Amino acid sequence: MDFLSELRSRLRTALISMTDSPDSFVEMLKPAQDGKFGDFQANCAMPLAKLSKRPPKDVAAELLEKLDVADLCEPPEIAGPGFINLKLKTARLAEETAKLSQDERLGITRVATPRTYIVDFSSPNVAKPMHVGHLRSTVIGNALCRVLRFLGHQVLSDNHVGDWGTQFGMIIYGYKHFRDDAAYQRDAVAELSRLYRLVNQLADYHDLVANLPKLHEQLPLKHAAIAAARQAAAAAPADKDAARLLKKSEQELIDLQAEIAAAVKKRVAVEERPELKQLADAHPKIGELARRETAKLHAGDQENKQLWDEFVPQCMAALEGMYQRFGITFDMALGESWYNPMLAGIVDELKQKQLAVISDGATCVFVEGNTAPFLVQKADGAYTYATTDLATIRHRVESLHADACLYVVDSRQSEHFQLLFATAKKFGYSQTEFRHVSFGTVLGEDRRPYKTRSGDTIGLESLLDEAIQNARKIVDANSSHLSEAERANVSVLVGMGAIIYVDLHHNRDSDYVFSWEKMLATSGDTATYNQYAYARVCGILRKGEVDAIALRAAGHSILLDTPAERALALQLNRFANAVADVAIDYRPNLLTQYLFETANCFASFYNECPVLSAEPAALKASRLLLCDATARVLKQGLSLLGIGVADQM
RNA sequence: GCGCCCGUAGCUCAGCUGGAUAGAGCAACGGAUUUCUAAUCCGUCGGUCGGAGGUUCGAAUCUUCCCGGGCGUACCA
Repeated sequence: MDFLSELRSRLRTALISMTDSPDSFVEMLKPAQDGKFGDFQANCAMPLAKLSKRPPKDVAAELLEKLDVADLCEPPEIAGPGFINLKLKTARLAEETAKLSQDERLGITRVATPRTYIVDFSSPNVAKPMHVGHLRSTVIGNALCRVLRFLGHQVLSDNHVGDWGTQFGMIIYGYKHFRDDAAYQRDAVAELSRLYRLVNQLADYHDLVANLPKLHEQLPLKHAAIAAARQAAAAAPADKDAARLLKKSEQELIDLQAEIAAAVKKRVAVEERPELKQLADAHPKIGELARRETAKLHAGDQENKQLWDEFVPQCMAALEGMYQRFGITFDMALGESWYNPMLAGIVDELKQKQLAVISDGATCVFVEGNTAPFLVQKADGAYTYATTDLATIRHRVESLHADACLYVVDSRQSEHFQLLFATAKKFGYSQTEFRHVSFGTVLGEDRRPYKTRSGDTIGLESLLDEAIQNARKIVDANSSHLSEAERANVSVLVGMGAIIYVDLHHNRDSDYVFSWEKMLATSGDTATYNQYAYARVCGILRKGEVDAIALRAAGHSILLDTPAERALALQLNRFANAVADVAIDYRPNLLTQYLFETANCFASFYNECPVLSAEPAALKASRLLLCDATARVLKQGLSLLGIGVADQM
């Protein structure tokens, strides 16, 4: 039973005669933060007392008179300034745990009013190989889909792939000029990706060669600015603005020098390789020409469209392989290209409704409170992702009847989504919940964000491979009792689990530092710890030759005489609440936290409470039931995160 | 310049619709195995919650300012 929800509901009833708005007070009933305060604590007497200007303890006492929890709890206690401490009756907890152990859904009821969710996640550029930066969206989006679905909502996952952008011009240009046919035959996607990088590098090269002199010209200006600022600061030592200006000028110089250094490095990278330099010299206008290929594609050029038709399915198939490794299937993958036919109509309509205006030749929607425009059509007539995203919203609302659209996208795009949602609202889509489920950046060990185009990002494929290889070493060291095939299987589960779990266990808002050490750790708060706990439960059931179905059906009682058993039982009953919490603000880390605590409760139980040798038979049966329920909670919970388990490891 | 986000233990992070002595993991140190997997458990050490003021009975949480960092900011997506 979800005791927290039940107690809150009882509290609400008690509060009705004491306040008009019980909601916020009901929320103040929480799991106790310390075991000595009982199992739950209600903190609402103090703020209520403030409103009525009465002593908090009097309010708490009045609340207790009205609070009917006698069937659930020991007599509540008032402590400190007016905290109400609740402790469940162990007999009732045992009863509810027995019920839980027989419930197929482990106490998680389906929501009364299911909504239709569109979850937009992963969304890579099909022309480029996926890298670490794609991990979070993929993993968080998948977890949210699974959780929402399990709660009974209708969920449509959508991979909004980038299949229509400027990168295709680069690939087409590269294909026309630089392709290696043999390589293309062997592995088309790898060759396309090489071509993309090559064209990008050459275009960059010409840009920076053109730009470097300008950067150098700025150097003396920056020096002069610093000198001036230094003088001003010296003249007025107390002037904070002057000091700040000096600091800023110095920083600008450092930034400029870094920019120059980076540019020089890139230039050298091309010039020190004669074959690259030769290509660069032979294609001086490569950037512009690549853009022109994109424009031709968009304009319906036959040759380019044909190439695009040839490339995209191969790219999608390659992505598919990646998603299989994560166990992800999308309900749809409607990329940018799919919305292309609707873009002109969107812009027309925006103009008709007088939402969009022409500014500097571009068609823009201006949203109050934002200086940046929402740019739906460029001066050259091309549409932007703003336009595509509006078309996407139209489809999701009008054809898919979405109640909520979640965008699992990097927090750096928050401004875009703010504008998008505001524009959608103006457009008339005001009944739908739009939510940017944003997440922080994956940082390098130097605490600098990974730069997409710096060239040395870690490919996702190799990341997964390395995690699995590493897991294999650990499995080999620990699991001589497993067969070769079993070890291979466990290595995949452990390696993939490690990566997924590390990502999900962070609050999604935070940036986090990518480190191999953490990615591959198997102790502490990790997927492996949870998987291992699961395997240990399975070990007990296996060794005891327990038929789980029969065990559940037998109707044994649960006995909770030791602290470890009681704590585990209480924890198992919290499962429903933990899963529901994930859906409130789309935070999977709440579930990893819950699962770790559960596995931890089990490990303590495992240490202190023998199962198979327990006497009498009723105690053994009770402990077996606890084991079985724990295993199912762990397996189900991990599965909601996209992480698998093995019976033995 | 403007906007958004962040600063919590040596490290990586929870906690942030205000609530009792601020929690984990890692690292360090010390214990636990005749018993179901030690990929484990138990314990110890470790914090002016960036700084200062304000609101409050009560602030890591709300507010103002300051310091430090990240990101975004009109034709890339």
